[in-house]
Amino acid sequence: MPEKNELMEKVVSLCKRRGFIFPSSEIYGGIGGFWDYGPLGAELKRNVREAWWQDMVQGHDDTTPPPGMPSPYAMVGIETSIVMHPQVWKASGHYDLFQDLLIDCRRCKARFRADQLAASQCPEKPSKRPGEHTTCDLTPPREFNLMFKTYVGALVDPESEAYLRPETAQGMFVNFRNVLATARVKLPFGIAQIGKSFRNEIAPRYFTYRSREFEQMEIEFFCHPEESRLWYEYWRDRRFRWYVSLGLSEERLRLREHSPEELSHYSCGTADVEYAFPFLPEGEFGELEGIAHRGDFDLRSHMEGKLVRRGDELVVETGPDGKPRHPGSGKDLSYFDEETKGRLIPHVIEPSAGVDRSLLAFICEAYAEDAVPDESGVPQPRVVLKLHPRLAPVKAAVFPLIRRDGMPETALEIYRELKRVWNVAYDDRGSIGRRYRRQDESGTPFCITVDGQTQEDGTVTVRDRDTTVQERVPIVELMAYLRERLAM
RNA sequence: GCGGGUAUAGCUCAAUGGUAGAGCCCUGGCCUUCCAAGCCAGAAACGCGGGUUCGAUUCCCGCUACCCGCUCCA
Repeated sequence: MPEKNELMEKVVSLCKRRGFIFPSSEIYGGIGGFWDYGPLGAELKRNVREAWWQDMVQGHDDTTPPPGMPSPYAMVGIETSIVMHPQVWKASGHYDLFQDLLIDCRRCKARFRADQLAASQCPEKPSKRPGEHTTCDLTPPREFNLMFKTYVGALVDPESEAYLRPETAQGMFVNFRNVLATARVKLPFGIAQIGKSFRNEIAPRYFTYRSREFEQMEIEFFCHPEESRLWYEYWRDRRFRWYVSLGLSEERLRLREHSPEELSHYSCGTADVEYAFPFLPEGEFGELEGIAHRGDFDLRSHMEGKLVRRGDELVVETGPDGKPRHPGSGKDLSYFDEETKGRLIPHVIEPSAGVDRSLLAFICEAYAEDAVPDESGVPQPRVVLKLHPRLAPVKAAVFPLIRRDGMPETALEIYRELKRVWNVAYDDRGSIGRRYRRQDESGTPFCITVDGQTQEDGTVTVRDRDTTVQERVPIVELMAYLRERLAM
């Protein structure tokens, strides 16, 4: 296998060459932090999303919990708008955190909030404030706005300002009552969503890893406060195993609990699922998903208004007039518990995963270089994407060994039959060896070849991507053969 | 956002102050009975904008993108 740095270059090159990922707007020079998915990338990405939706939502059995699940629960999916009422982001706390005026020191590289400059220290001379030490070289206050701003309606004025969502999560919180009222769910239950989010990252970096437009797969799981710790641990462990089940090796994966200092002001427990991406220094990991215990922070925020921590409590932040600085909806988002006949504000466990980051990890993990013996038995190098069959963009390719003697006709019949169920490819160009290699680079798990024997006994060869081993399979059994091995 | 580097074909690279070559890939044809075969033909590039110059892909400046450090990451 190639060395780490080299590996990433090869992965990026393969992504471009085979049509997985392109720079956005490339013919105009590209635009930083945005990427396009090509024909194979779009299929791969759909498969990542669908694997998640299948495993977390559609395939969830709310009547019989498997071992390890604290209790049965319901799971429903929603899809909410990217542009939401601006008050959502004020109550959630995003607005204030994103609107900072910041001052940088060109010398010591420190960064200060403009409104807190008087309370800050110069890192090189802690007895003085930034700018007071002789070597300080401060920039003017500059506005950092990490949320994309837009205008609703054609009229451009401050009244019509809105934002592209920086996370999908708020869509679930603001629809908590709607789901409760319509989906016949009771605690505990989860709301799931997959969708695009946008953050004006200061430094997009590492290929698609830190993009300004990205896609999230998020669950907001609502439960009784006294059960929330149990559910937090359940989701943390389950989400880790999900990545393993789709092929990420446990050696490159890590489940990391945040230290108390690292926790957000509202969180009483957060763990990240992290992957040792090849572009990171040895020993460092990058986040794929965060599983956060958010307590009742979100529902309370949307009831009462933006919350801040005071001691051990979260209280509504007030303005100079004593009223909430950023009021909530004022709607009652509490839950009526039929058993205790009392109302409570559910706690929330939030497994929040990145589609693009997972996809990148799956590709990095799958990239392999090995050797396959040629017709003389001499090992020849090959590049192969050993993607999990559920993720592979193309599930199988069908070839006629040669372009005559009825082989193309038979191969096309098989191709059309399989095409009704899976994304399959047909290829009759070039030597058979080259066609196998092409599919290897695309990550296609199986290649089906019609040869001279097919006419005699109705069998074809099926070649396994990872082992290159072939076996003869009757055409009539192909569908069942693939169904079993594609695990779908 | 700061500092450094890079930018030539889809990919990997080369050459050049007088408008660019190769390998792989790709397309068409011939040939081909299982792991990158061969032959013929073909398509395809100097990131963008200025400046210097008779002439710039080449030298200079700016921009953009990517890479490497730092910073940031609700």
